[in-house]
Amino acid sequence: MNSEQDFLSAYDPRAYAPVAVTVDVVALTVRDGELQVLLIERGEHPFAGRYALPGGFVRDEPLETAARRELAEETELDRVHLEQLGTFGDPGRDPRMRVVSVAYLAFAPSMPDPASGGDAASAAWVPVAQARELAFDHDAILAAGLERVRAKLEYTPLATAFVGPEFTIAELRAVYAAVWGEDLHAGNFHRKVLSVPGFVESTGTTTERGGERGGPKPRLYRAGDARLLHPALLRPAREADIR
Amino acid sequence: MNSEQDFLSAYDPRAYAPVAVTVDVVALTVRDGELQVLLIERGEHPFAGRYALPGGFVRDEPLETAARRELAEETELDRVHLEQLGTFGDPGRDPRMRVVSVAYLAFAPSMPDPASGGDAASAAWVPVAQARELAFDHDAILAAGLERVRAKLEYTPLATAFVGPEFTIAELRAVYAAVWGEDLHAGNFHRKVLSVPGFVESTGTTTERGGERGGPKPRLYRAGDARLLHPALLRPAREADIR
DNA sequence: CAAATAGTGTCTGTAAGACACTATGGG
DNA sequence: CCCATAGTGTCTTACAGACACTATTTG
Repeated sequence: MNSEQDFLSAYDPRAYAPVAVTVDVVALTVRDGELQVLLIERGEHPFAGRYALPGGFVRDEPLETAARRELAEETELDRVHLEQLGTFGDPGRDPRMRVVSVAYLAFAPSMPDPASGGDAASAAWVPVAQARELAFDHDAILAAGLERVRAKLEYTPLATAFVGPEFTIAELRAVYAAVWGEDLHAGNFHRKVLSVPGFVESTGTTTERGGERGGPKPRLYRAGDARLLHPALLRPAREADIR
Repeated sequence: MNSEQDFLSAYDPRAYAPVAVTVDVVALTVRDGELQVLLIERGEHPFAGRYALPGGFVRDEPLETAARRELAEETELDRVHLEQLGTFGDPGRDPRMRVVSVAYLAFAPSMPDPASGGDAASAAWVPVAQARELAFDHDAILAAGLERVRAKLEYTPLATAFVGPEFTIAELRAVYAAVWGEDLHAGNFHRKVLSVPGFVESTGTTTERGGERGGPKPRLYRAGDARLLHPALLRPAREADIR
């Protein structure tokens, strides 16, 4: 077996330039009808006082484990859906040294505010519309996450990751409306969701009470076993997206 | 400004464990009606004699630049479509040390065989069906690339990256057939492609000759300005993919 | 001429969206 | 009683796929 030294020198000595590998997490939730992202206020330079995505160094562990660990450090989020988003490694994205960051995307049901104490003193859920001028290149990472989640709602049952284990069709519709930023026709949405095989399955029960402003008690559903929605729930095409 | 030392020690000393960052490239093309991938035969341990994806260390450059450089080292491929595929960094994926590899996906028109000489002595286009038991975790990386390209043909004009600057509808159909592994109905495909706004635009010309076994001279088209296909060219849903 | 392909016409089933309507329950 | 909401019915339009057919070119 070759030594590390042999390995590196056999290829390219410049590979010795130190590179740090980190994970950053774009954790999204829908609260108060808004899409929100989990941010940390930085206490130290660089970018002191600015908001940033939660993240940190990768240890001797798989990348996804590192992302899950960083997320757990800031919230009680557990068993959330987590997927790799992309890797950001431009030289200069961190002014101190070369840092290659693997970004992960997390989806969580509405949660209470992060415990304001301990490590996570400065963690907060922030509406994505207000999450601007983040530290490092986190604006770009967040933008990539938003693009991804908007697209995935179309052809996967991902929206169910934003609601509790039992939910109403209206709650599901609120997720779509918040993520896509546009209202959906209630009646057509209802029929569409129920017509896609495996998207949701009925629990046979209803909520205890109707809506706050009246109306019948809606039925409750669970996530079904579909991994892909077929046919998909396509949002209306915008000319600007296509060209 | 903090020193590098401060930066690292302020977070986690274990981050000092050396990590190498590499890029690997899944370069795909359609030749002889088959989807093929560019592979390198390894001369050294580990995995000596096995095929591997082309790749190498990231220098002081953006990640995509590194991928483009590695690709250029093995072929004359230039100006090809390149996109990030995913990052693979499980401990143990390289037996020598921790290596985090950012995988890129490249699409190229049919090309002559890689120059058999110089650095690229052992580079070859291999039909994806025969690309098995690759070095490291490259089977998984290739599988991710295939999944991605199959999906992207549906809703993007990516197929035009596999053909020359001018092409016939039949050539485009051959790309879909090779990537999806199933034949498409010629008549319906023809009408569908022409009906999607911005997918292809007519050159007003035809080929010099008809097909080898007869038939009219087909018209030639260029790639249009669409970034997304709307409506998409969906392949028939398979139950196994959905559940 | 025979065979294969390019390109078009037509029909059918499915799905999306617009609109309308009934029933239910909270304030 | 008023009103918002849950859920369903219906109609129109768009599109995918099956099938048929004509025109064109090569061997």
